[in-house]
Amino acid sequence: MSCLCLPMGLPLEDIPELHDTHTFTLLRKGEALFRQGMPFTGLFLVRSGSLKQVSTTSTDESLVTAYAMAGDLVGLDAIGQSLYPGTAMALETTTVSVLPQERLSELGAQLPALRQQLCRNLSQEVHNERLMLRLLLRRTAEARLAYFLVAVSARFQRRGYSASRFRLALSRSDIGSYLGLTVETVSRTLARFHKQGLLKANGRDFHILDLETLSRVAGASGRRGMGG
Amino acid sequence: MSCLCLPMGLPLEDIPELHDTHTFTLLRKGEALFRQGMPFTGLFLVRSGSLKQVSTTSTDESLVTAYAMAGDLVGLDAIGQSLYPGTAMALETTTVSVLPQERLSELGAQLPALRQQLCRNLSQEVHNERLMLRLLLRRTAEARLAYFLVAVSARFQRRGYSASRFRLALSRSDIGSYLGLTVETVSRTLARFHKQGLLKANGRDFHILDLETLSRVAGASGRRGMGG
DNA sequence: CGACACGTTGACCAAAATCAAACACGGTGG
DNA sequence: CCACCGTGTTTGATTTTGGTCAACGTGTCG
Repeated sequence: MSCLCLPMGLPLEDIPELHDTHTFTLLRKGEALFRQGMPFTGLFLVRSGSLKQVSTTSTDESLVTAYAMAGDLVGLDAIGQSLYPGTAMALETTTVSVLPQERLSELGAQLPALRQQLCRNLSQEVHNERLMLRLLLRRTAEARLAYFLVAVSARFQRRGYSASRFRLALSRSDIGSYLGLTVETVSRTLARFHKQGLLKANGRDFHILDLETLSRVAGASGRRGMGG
Repeated sequence: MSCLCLPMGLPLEDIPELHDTHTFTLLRKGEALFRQGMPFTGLFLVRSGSLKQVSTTSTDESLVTAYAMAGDLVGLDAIGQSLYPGTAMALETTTVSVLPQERLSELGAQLPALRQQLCRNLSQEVHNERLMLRLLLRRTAEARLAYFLVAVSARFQRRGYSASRFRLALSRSDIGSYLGLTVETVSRTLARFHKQGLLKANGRDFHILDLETLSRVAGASGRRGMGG
């Protein structure tokens, strides 16, 4: 269920570049790491802060398609077309390390394990996205938001932060865009969760009070499921 | 917009196995090519007929997560966990060629181009699924179904069949499951399209009359979009 | 023929989008 | 310091969509 995040588990610790603090790039809030349509130049590892990836469709809709926090890899979905499929924008002051394309090829040649692992991560990602989004497709707003919060909480935990208290740099409308809901619905649903004692949310600071129940809400289908 | 299909463009024509008609496997309607949870043994190329992939979630919901027709590759999403993440079931009499895992590794070692292409396809797929499903998430039932039909039509065309007349082996409830809609909504929406002169659908035979308008309906957001 | 899966249609209702308005907050400039 | 603005957030009233329940066709297979 590690769904809302970019893949992990790559043996990145073996790559010296990523630890060279000289190659860090600093982004201020609102600055773009890359823009939609730019040719693929490499992957990025988020060191601190967070980014959102926004894709604009042919019909001029902007969708938040990914949220990357410290430890996440950004740019994997650019490999396919050799173009970045969205714009990665810093949600706060953010640092990233760069893993240029040519270096990636070199490493791939040297370390078959890396190559293989990258492929696995991609395959895994295909499956996760398919299943999760198809699940969201038939979930109520309540379940979608609960699911999202539980996933984010788990992600913070895996990174060594508190699972119950965290700052989520996404705005309400970013969350709405990510989950396919309007701002108003996000706001109202959070208020409902608050009233039920499941969490406290003022602004972008979240405090999960009842992860147990929240997980249950996330799992509740609320809509008819079928196929078979 | 080549979204609802498994990736293509792999240099599969270079692989003799796939042309050896002796290795074809025949499946009758309802038979499974592989079942969810089985260890990954290889990929399959659909030769004739069609399959649906059904994934059962932890909460016992069955979701149709993919639809594969002649020419599509099946099993790509199994590489990640080395397990098939769903059950692939024949929707009609279907033949597939097998590309076993060990052979895949051999070929990958021999042909770097194949490896690279596979990786690209996977990356592409990640992006497609993300974008399409997030798009569907904020679409009305009408737009979802229109989008689906347009995509299927394009797929038939690319395979050399008519874009306007085709037989879609999925049942109404399969379509509903795939798009996150109930059977009733699928049925009603098709009826509305019929009344508007956009298509004729009796049973599983479809005749697209106005692809132009249908595409427009598919693109119409119908819901508020945001993020930026 | 009946059993059964699939498909369609109608009446009703709940969920969430829409429209609208007000509120909180941070920054800017007087 | 405060007035002012813009952005983001919340809340309320209303409407639309589509899910739910239920009944009824249609076709196929034994």
